[in-house]
Amino acid sequence: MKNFIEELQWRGMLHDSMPGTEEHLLEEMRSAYVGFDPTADSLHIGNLVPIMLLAHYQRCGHRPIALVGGATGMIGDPSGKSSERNLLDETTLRHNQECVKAQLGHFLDFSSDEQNAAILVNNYDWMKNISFLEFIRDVGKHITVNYMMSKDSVKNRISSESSEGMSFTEFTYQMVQGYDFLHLFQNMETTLQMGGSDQWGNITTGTELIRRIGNGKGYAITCPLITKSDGSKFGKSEGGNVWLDAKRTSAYKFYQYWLNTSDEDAEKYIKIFTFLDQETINSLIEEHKVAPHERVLQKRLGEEVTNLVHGNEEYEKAIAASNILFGNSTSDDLKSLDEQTFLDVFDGVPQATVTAADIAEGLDMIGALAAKTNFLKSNSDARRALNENAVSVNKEKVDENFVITAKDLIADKYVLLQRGKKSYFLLSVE
RNA sequence: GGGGAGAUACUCAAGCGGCCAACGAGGGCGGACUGUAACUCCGCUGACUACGUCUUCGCAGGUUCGAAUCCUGCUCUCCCCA
Repeated sequence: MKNFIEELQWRGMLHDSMPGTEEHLLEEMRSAYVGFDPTADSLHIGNLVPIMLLAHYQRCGHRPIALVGGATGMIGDPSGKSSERNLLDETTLRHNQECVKAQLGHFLDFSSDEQNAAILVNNYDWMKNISFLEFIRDVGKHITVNYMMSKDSVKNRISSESSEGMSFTEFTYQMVQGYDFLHLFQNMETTLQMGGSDQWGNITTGTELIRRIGNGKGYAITCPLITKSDGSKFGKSEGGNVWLDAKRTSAYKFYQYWLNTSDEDAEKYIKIFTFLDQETINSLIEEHKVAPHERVLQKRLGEEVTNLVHGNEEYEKAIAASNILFGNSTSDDLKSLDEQTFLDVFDGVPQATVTAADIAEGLDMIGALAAKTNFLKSNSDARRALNENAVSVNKEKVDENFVITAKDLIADKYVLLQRGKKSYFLLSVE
């Protein structure tokens, strides 16, 4: 049995644990669970930390259980929230659960014959049949309101004067989540719950229930909330959340997110989000310090995580796309791409169409940037960009007098426009 | 209820009869540099049929050759006294 706690410690993934947890885990194979909120039909990289907790857990020889919060998702966790949550209906939740399940399969081994194969459960399955009366009689009786009120998640909501208060529903959340732990303890020998450090309060309600009702002992491990060194929120890019689903965040953008992490964060993240061992990571860090501009850390981090989430084929494509967009690729390189690759690379770039006649006549730059396409918000904006020497056609800088004609078409129907280095626009001809 | 201050572009904030599409700062965007970074430097940042024209300074009227600037009314915000 590999020492899970030690593993978490050097990776910087241990925030807090209940006394005795380490010994408990070293004795024999144990089952632990982490809950996931099915609030969307995809997980995002913020969920990656608890996922990695489970994945490392399984690699240490223990049995990970992923709990999809169908029931708890209907209530809404008040932790860290300043206002009442919106509730989702059952159909949406069911759909989301299916999607989340598929994504977790990339990280956890659900199908092996080993004793520690991962298991997926949905708390809706056991919560749905419990009546309100049963619950308050059999479970509620054992926990005092005083105890519940002492939790930070509750205190913060009822004490802050600006808030609208807290509904009974949300107040009950910790009981429902705590009951999950009790249920898993009694039915699946689950003795450990893990989660982000904001979940500590909810988890201890669970261990309390296990002590009082289950006559047993439950353990808890929390991991730190992931931060970014510049203070912005982890897992957000300009486009919003960075999702694990390629339909929401393309593999290319996903890779780019990791590649763009700061040096300081990359050191932290590579420990958390990859399975690389300590020795490998240390030598990578050393290598990075010698030549920071090579960004070996960021590249390796991006490689590992993208491979894990999207697979090797998608990773290779992301690299290819990155080279075209940021490497020294020329107009000729662009024109040599076949249509499918070209579209893959520029997936998600704003597009507009112009007619073949426009091209035949020769399309002026104002028309291409604004008048006919609305890529930029006004003709003035387009003129400004041209004056700033910011506009490129097929990666070559052009001025206001440039006219797009048939010779500029890629794959006979596309023209790649750029304003500055980072904003691309794709013009296609019909 | 009484008294006072104010509302200006994405934000903060000057301007107080013509020289105002409106100082300055922040932000945003672009250029040089660079590691697809940080720092630094430079430029741009109302629109258009663009060396000119048009619409903007809480809203609606008015005075004037001419108003963001003066007058009247309205709406909203803040402060002080009761």
